[in-house]
Amino acid sequence: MVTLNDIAKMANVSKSTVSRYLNNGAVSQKTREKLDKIVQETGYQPNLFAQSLKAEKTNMIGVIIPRFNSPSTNQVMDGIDTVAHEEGIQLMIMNSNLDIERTKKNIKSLQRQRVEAIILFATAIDNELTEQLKSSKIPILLVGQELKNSPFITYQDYAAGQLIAQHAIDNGHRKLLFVGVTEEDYAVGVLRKKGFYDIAKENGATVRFIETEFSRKISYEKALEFLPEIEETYIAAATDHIAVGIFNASMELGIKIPDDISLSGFGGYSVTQNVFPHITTVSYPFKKLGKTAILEVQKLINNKIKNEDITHKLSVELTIQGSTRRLTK
Amino acid sequence: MVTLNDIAKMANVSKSTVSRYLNNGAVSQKTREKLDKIVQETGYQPNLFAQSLKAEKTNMIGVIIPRFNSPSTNQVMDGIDTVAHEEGIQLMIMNSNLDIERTKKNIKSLQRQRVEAIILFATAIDNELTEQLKSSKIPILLVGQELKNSPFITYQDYAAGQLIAQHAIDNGHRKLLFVGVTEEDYAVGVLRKKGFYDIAKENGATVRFIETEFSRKISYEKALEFLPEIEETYIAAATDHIAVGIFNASMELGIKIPDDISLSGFGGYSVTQNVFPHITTVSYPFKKLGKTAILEVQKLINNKIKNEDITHKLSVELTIQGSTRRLTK
DNA sequence: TTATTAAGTGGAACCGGTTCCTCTTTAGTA
DNA sequence: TACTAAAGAGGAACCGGTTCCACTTAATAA
Repeated sequence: MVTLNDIAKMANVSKSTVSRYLNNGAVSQKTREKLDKIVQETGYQPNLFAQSLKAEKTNMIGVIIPRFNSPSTNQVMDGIDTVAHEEGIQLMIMNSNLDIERTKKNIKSLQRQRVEAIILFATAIDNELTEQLKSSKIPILLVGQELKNSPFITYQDYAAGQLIAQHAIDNGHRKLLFVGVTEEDYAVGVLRKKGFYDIAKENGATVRFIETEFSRKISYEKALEFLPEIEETYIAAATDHIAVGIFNASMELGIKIPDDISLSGFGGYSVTQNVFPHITTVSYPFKKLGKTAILEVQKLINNKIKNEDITHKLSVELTIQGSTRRLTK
Repeated sequence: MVTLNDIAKMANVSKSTVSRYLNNGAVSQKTREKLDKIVQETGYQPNLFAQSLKAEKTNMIGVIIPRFNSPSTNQVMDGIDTVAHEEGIQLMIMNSNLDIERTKKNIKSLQRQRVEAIILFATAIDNELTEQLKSSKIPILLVGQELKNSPFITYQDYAAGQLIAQHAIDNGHRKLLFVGVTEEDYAVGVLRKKGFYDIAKENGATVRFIETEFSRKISYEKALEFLPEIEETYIAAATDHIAVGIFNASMELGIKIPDDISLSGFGGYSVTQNVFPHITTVSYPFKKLGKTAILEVQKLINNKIKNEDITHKLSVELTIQGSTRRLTK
């Protein structure tokens, strides 16, 4: 690989002249032309490591994603990337694969790479990870989950749960089934459920809970079990993928949606548009979250704002589609 | 940020001793204990840039993806990441956003970062990019497209087109519509179409072509236009997303699939499972492609294999589902 | 013509590590 | 006890850039 030193020797000038040529530009016409030619011919590219080492600045932001094939994450990434590209920031993307130990390793690895901040899509959070977040010298912004004393940006998951419950109530449903996930995931497993439950109870509805997993396939299999004996008239699935799994199972069992049962999800993934009827859901501002995250993280980097001041909860919106209907006694 | 030098001063030893402590280990028990404590307390992490600069090795592979929200790309990424994680390779992921100029910049940027190889998901390829690929000092492996004299890994797109056409023919269809994309995309726009066309012609079928875009929404709108006047009995969409767009439009127009028209896609995305009936498609081995790509690229890095020897075309498989049916006169 | 200033250039130090070489100290062997 | 070998530690060079400083040369003003 050709280096700045090589260029200098070829041109019979000093390193500093070449460096100046590449940057500021206090270089004579003659020297400039000579260097133009050599750089062109050799295809010289400055070593970013050497530059960053000296500059003590990398202009990189690390992003830890939970997995590659999550549609919501990818939309958030789209938002992050849009801003990063505009601002000339380099992203260092790592995959935790939903593994908390791998998440911890990723954080260390990003610190070694001297990224200026980390945007972390966390799912589960344990004590060790909390400790790692607190003691980090570089800002770590949590996304999609909230954590006390840490900067975070998430969605109004509690309100989302309320919205769906209110929708069910408004349509006359009083026997409700909530198909959720583990409480280890605070946003999805706890908040959505709690918002839903609170509104349901206020209105005197009964709520039954079933726990499943995020996977559409597993939810589908689970639904094949519980659907035949269902007594409720409304199913609130904790995510759109779970909703689609349940939808598929009901198609298979000959249960008509929304005639026999109303069904809704959370998220607003495009998949809710691909089934017929489309699935009622709560639309989440994924891309906006991504944009907000990277803008806020820049404030943290520049010390313009304190950690504790970043606690955004982005608002969500009910999207009523054909999978839910008014209960006609 | 605490450096090796800081540690050395705190411990009253030289840099080299600290370095040895961190690596080989020819260090006395006493010194070791002293350093253990200091490193622990300071949370010291070696600067990866400084290490790489000296080592002249980064252990990084660059990946240029076309966009973040492409399901097929994400599955390939999953494959790449799986192997990368096993082998302790760091991925540097960049997004070209389907922009050829941005692709070129990404390549330069990765070269400056001294990645050891690049895996490039290219869509369109122009002369300048071809030139950039040829003159690159580090290996660049093309994925999903083929290019003469460059290493590439792709799918058997021509065979995929043949498979679908044969399926249509076997089911008695003789009036076929192929809904494709621009020929700038060689794999999707040319090969699939050509494979389809060749088999159709061999069997005396008529083929009409319509060009659309990759987007489901645009395909949906286009389908709203052409579906009402359609005379063909079989529609082959060039991707599953396009197929879903057409499917949505036909639902809207009251056209029954497969009763009125048979419809198929290419890809094998999960979305084909979410509509009813499921959509017949050709399943592509996305994850396998990713794994193969990173394994092959390592061979290139180690000079174990020449550029020209990497020309894999992974085999594909017909997945017959409910959206296509035998034509009963 | 002489003094002043600006432009152009080279030398050296530095960023944070690794590694080779040399020197000292300690342990082991005869 | 004297000699040799191995272990432990420090110094310095190096990786590939950037930047400060000092010096030379040419251009401008007095």
